[in-house]
Formats: sequence, structure tokens, C-alpha cells
Amino acid sequence: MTVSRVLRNRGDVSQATRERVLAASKRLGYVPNKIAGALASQRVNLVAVIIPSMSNMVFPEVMTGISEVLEESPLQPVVGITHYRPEREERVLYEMLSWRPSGVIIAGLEHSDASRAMLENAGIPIVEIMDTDGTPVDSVVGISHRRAGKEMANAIAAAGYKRIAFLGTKMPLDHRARKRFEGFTGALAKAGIEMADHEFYSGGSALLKGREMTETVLKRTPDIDFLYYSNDMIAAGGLLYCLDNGIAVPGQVGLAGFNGIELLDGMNPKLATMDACRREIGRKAAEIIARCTEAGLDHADERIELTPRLSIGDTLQRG
Amino acid sequence: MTVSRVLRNRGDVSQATRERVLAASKRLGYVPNKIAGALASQRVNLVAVIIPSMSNMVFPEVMTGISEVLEESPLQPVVGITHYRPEREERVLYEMLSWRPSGVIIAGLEHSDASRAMLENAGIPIVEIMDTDGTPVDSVVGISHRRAGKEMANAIAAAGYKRIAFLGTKMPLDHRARKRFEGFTGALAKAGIEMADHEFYSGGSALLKGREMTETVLKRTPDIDFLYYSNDMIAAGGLLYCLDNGIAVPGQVGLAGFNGIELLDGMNPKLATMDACRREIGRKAAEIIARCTEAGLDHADERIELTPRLSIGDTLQRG
DNA sequence: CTGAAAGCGCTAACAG
DNA sequence: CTGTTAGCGCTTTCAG
Repeated sequence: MTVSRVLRNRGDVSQATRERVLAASKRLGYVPNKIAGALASQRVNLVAVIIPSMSNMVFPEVMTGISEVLEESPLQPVVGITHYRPEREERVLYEMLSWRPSGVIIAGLEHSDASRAMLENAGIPIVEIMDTDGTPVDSVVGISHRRAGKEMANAIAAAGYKRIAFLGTKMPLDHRARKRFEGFTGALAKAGIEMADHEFYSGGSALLKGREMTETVLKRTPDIDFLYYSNDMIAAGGLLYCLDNGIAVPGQVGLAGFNGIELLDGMNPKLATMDACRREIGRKAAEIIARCTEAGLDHADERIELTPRLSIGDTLQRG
Repeated sequence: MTVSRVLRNRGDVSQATRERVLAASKRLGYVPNKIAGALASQRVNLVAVIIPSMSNMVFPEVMTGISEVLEESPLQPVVGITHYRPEREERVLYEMLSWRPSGVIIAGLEHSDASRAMLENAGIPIVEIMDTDGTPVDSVVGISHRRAGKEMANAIAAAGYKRIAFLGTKMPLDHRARKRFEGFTGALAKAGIEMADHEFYSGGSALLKGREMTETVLKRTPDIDFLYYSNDMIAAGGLLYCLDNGIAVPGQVGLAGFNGIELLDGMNPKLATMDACRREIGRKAAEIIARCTEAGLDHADERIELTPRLSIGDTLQRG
């Protein structure tokens, strides 16, 4: 009826009626039922955002980017967490799709067959984010982690380091860390350098793990001259360990992390890292969905590869 | 029809039919439409979670707690971000309520009149979290920030510090930081100590801001012997500043933060802080909603006040 | 155990 | 400009 029209600012309604309706709806504390609305109109202003985790600093920033652009549109993000587990991704995706969202933003290019099938058949724009090394269902925005690993390796080799260790997460399910590792070792090999040591962890406080792993590696392989970490948080832990134990940085060992988290800005010396463009990725992904929704398109087929900036900081240069 | 019954495991269906339906639904990649389902059944397995921010380490952990318990139930969290702005809270709440969720978990006790009215009339369980200093709409789970400030002040005074400064966020909209500040100054006053200096910031990298504010305060009031920060991140920045500048901690100045973030575990010396029970708050809040939903109740009227634990660390004791 | 029928609260299209 | 009508795709109830 008319009420619906005024509440949605659609169609022609006289000023008088509009005011009467608005007043009544306010007085009664009326909140429209979007469920019914969505069912009738076949339109839902929700964007499904599916990410592995919320607790490691990287995805909250992606979310910030997404929110920033969606706030300018009628769309709303709804997030689901997979804990890096494909079976959870499948379930979360299924749940989300059953609400018929306007689009999906999902981390990574690796999905189970069932997930992939759902994405392909959803009939809405899909943006896979973070990673560009692979084949997307529809659109993709991210960086090449293989290239990121490679470039870091080249920078380290160019600085003259020779005895290099890798410290990171156990990677069976973190494909992006794995790709960085692969790119890294590959480039080192090309430079004629073999990795001198490596250490992996899972779970626990990253800062603390960084300390522990660093200690382990430096005790096991004392002639190490560079430590490359799979993320900034463990790198920061490693840096603190070195400082506490009188290990000269970067004189005796150099360090580098990955992500470019804000946390590092306040540290001294400043850690070398590579910016993962997290917020920008979120923004671009949201923009694709917003554009499709506005235009009524069910896919965009865009491919945006961002370039991570290497930040030398104070820890990637011979003292 | 029958299909609906098997997909929901309800009612009696013969094994044969069940299998036939399951096979067909899988083959066709059928994803049920929850919108229609929700409209028909008047039941929605969504829990609205409304928080101010996702980027400061505290709310992600609350979310972790919420997710942990909701994962064991049919309920799903849907989060909305307010950026500490009441008008955004209002809008987000309105949007969320229009999806008729099974419950609301919302940060803080301070809401606009309109928001409060919506919460009161929603007819679903509401849990206000983080803070217990005030009057909840329905249930509340959190800590008393006023008391947290007070207890920290007492611990500092008991340790013999006399020239105390407060460093924190600008607080017009962060009611919890404000309450801690009030409790803190109140208790100091009772101990006959007047605050020696204070400094506020807004925005930017917390770690970096912590450094800057610490420098400002120590230069302006050189005889300061204790720095109390409104959160751990700026406290960590302050600690790093002291270490870099040869200021003995806790010999020359003591430091304390607030939140008990995991980040501190890896630092050395270990910062004094007070655990805000973030994950536990999330868990308890989710449990209340889950319980109500299961029992079909539309409110719980529970009040859970957690006790923050003071962690002395290495920075709250005369050297 | 299975089918048929009546809505859920809205939107969209059409008449007045 | 405003009222009426027919669904949206399910769940629920009631008969077979």
C-alpha cells in the first residue's frame, strides 16, 4: 500500500500523506520487515564477506576497506569466519548464499569443489580477494604472493645476506603464506642461495612465538645472517628477542616480515616488511560489488593485481 | 511439501524418499531460500552484534568469544560497526532489527533515545556488553570500568608512586575509557594524590601515538614517576619509547595499560595491565542469547559482572 | 508417511 | 496520487 511507498521514497506520494505515514510509523516504533520485503522484491542489500579469521590484524583492515565503500551505498557487509578450514568455508558460504546476498567477497582462490560450484551457480558477482595466483570464479583483487616472496628474496640477496632462514606458520591451509614461501625459496635458489634453516609454528601469541622461534633458529644455526618471517607479528617478536639479547640488528642479523601492519610504525628499529595492500583490496572488492549491484550485473570478471610496496625499514641493510 | 521436511530433518519421512530428495537437491545445486523460510516460520537464526570498531584488538576478541559459543548452536552472528557514533549505531541497529534477528548483542550502555526504544520494543533478548556501570535494557555482561580505574589507581598508589600521569584517547564518545578515567582520578584523590599531568590523542597508529604522548608528557613534566595509559597499545608504545631513551622502567617511571592484550605477552619487560575479560564477555553474552532462543524467551534480564584481573607485570613496582 | 492449502509481510503492477 | 491484487518460496496445519 501507500505506506510502503513513502517508507522507500518511491512513487509519487503527496506531501501530506507522506508526513502522516512517517508520523504514525515513528509513533508506533515501526520497523519494516526486510524479510518480507526481500522475498517480494527479490533484492537483498547484503554482501557476504567470507574470511579465514578476524584475529590476526590483516582481515580487520580488509574489512575496514570494504566498510568504507559500502557505507556510501545501500549495501551492508555480513561477515563469516572460516578459521582457514575448507569445510567451514563450505558451510558458511551455504548459509550466506541461502540469504540471497547481492554479492560475495571471499578470501583466497582455493575452495572445495562444492564451494566452487556454489559460487559459480550463485548468479551474483563474486570477488575473490587477497591472492591473484590462480584462477578466479569471477573477479579477483589482490597481490601475487609468489611475487611478493620472490621480491623479498631478491632484496635480501641484493643486500648481501647469505645465510637466510624462514620462520612462519605451518602452511597446509594458509595458501598465501605457502605461495610466499615458494616464491621466496625459488628466487633464492636462482640467486644460488640455499635456505639455511626454517621453523614453523601454529597457534599461540604470535609475538611470543616469534621470540621462541627466533631463539630456536639462532641457537640451532648460529651463523644465520637473515630472518624472513611470514608475518609482521612474529617478526616483531623476533626483533624484540634480538634487542633483548644483544644481537645487533641489522649488523649481525637482518629481519623482514610481511603485511605492513601499522604496529610496526612505532617500533625502533623499524622492521622491513612488504605492504599487503589490505585496505585497498577491501575497497576495490567492495567497489566491484557495488558497481555490479547498481548496474544489475551478475558478474564483473575483473582482475585487479595490486603491487605490494617493499619497505626497507632499518632491518634490511648491512649494518 | 515433503522436500522441506527432509531438508530440515523434521517429521517422518521414509528413508527411500529422503534419499531421493537429497540426491536431487545435490544434483541441482539447490540452496534453500532462507528468506522465504524465515518469513514463513517467523524464525531467523541470526544474532545481531553491534560494536564500535573492529580495528583496535579488543572487539575482535569479543567476537571470537561470541563465535565460539554460537558455533555450537544453530545461531549465526552478524556484525555491524558504529565507529563510536550514536547516529551510526541507530542506523545499524535499525537495519539489523529489520531482519528480525533472534537476539542483539550490543556494546555499551549508552544509546540514543531512539536506539533504546528500538531495543526495548524489539521483543527479543538484548545483551549489552563490556560495561556494567549503568542501567541495561535487558541483560548485561561486562566489567565495571569505574572500578577498574579505581583499582589500578590503588595499586599504583600502594606501590609508592606519587607523580602520576594519565595518557589516553579523547573520550567524548568512548564511555568506557571515560569511566576508567573517572574511577582512576577519584581513587587517586582519595589517596591524596593529584594527577600530575595528562595527555589525550585521537586517531593514528596507537603504538606511535603512545611514543609521542610519552615524550610530550615526560618533557613537560620531568618528575613524573608513573604513566597510566588508557589502552595497552599506547602503553606498549610508551614502553618502547622509554627503552629507546634510556629511561629505566620501572626504576625511573612505572607504566600500566589496560585490556590485557595478547601482544604484551611477548614484550620484555612485561607491561602491567588489567585484563578486560573480552573473550569471556563474548562467550557469556552469546550463551544468554543461545539459551533464550532455545527456550523461546524474549528476554533474560541477567546481570553478569566479571572481575578484571590486575597483572603487575614488570612495570608496576619500584625498581 | 505424503500431499494440498493457507498464509508469513511485503513489493509490483495495475486500476481507479 | 492512492487503493487493490497477486504473488515471492518457504513452513505449518490439516487431510488423506
